[in-house]
This record gives sequence, structure tokens and C-alpha cells, in this order.
Amino acid sequence: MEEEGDERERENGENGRKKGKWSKEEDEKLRAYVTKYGSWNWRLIPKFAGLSRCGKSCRLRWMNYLRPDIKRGNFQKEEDQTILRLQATLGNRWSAIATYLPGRTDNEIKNHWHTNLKKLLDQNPSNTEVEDAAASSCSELRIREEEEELDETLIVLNSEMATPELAAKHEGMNFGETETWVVGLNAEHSMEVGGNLWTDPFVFEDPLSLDNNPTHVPMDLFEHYEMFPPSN
DNA sequence: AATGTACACAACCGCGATGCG
DNA sequence: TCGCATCGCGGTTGTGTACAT
Repeated sequence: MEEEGDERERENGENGRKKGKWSKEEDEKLRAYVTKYGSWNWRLIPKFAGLSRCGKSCRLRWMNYLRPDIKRGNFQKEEDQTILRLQATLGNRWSAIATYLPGRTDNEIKNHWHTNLKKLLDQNPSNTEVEDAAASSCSELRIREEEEELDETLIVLNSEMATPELAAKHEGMNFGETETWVVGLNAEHSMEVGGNLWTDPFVFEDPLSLDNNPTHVPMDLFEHYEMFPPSN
């Protein structure tokens, strides 16, 4: 397992692999390499990028600091509210929470939670606003989570999943037209989505918007449930 | 000015999930 | 099917900085 890989990395660490703070030079090397060639193999990237770091460290540095789309600066009140609500609903699934906060990393959110929000909640455990919001978002989140458990071919929630490769993987399945891929969205919703299905992010519905309205859940979703019930 | 404390953030570590030969 | 390599996640620790005493 990875234990062995990690162990090797640790041994290598004793063998000259650098640990600790990243220097500007290291950042630039990693940024330049990943920007140019992508993150095709984190284990080999430090070697090709000329870094004396383990792949894990490089990945972490890129994901949490160097990525160009990372938003820096203080958390806005709306972001705090979102985190509080999602944490109440999802628990400590920081990566899942991060998907609702573009530009924020799971590590950043986790740190913010532990240093600020958790205390806030501890001081005011009967935070009705948080509880109410969590309760109202719970049902829609459940729908989203259950949908995600369904066959991936039917649930296209983001651009990473919506790839031609995925399509090819399931081409033998008789789903027919493209719109079937998007959670049974009908033509109307497909029009709303618009853009390039394979490259543009697909925003389902924001289940946690402040003016949260359960009626925003596309009714097609329920049609989809009848056709493809969760296989539990 | 020196020291202690709290806070914020970066980085590490271990483990489970996943992909692949 | 199995075993290995790699990835991704969450918990935890380390470190620098700001502020209080």
C-alpha cells in the first residue's frame, strides 16, 4: 500500500529530501513545471521539476498554495455562514465543503474552522441561525449525496466527471442522447446549463444559497429517481 | 524591552480509496 | 483477482507573528 510508498519517501527524506518551509525558488520551479506540463504524476514531478521534495509535499504545496485559482485573504461573512452550515450538515468533510467555496482549499477551510468558527460555535451552541440553515439545506444535500452514489454516468456534477473518456467508458450503455448524462435534465435545463458540456463546470443548484428554496430542486431529479432508484 | 500567550497558517503524517499491470 | 503505486483526505503538529502583560 501507500505505507510502503510513504516509507520510501520518508527514507528518501532522510536521504536528502527537503522538508519544511518552501522557498520562493522551489515555489517557482513547481509552479512553472505544473503550469507547463500539468500534474501527471506527483511522485515523478519533483524529479523532473528539479526539486528535492517528495511528491506528496509537492502536491500539497500546489493544491494549497500555488494553484492559480486560490482565493487569498480573509473569509467573508457569507463564506463563514456557508462553512458553518455545511459543517453542520456534512461534518468534517472539508474537501466536500471546499467544493462550495470556489478558491478556498480544504486545508484553508479546515484551519479557519479550527481557529475561528469552532470556537464561535462552542461559545454559542444554540446558534439557531446555523441550525435552521443546516436543517433547510439538509434535504437538498441529501438528494445531492444520494445522486452522487448513483451511477456516475447519470450524475454529472462537475467538469472533471464530464469527460469524453467517461463517455467512452460507458458507451456500451444504452443511454442515448447527451442530455441523459446530466441527471436526466430535459432540454430546458440543458439550455440553462449551456456552454461546453465537457469543459465547463456544471452547477447543479446551490443547495445552500441564503434564499434557499426547496422548489429549486429540478423535478426531473425525481423522475430520474423513478427510472433509476438508488441501488442500496 | 522582555517574556508569555493566542492566533493563523503551512506542512507533515497516517490511512483509505482508487487505478493499473 | 491480487498486489503495488499513487492519490486524496482529514487529523495533527510546527512555526511565525501579533498582542498582552
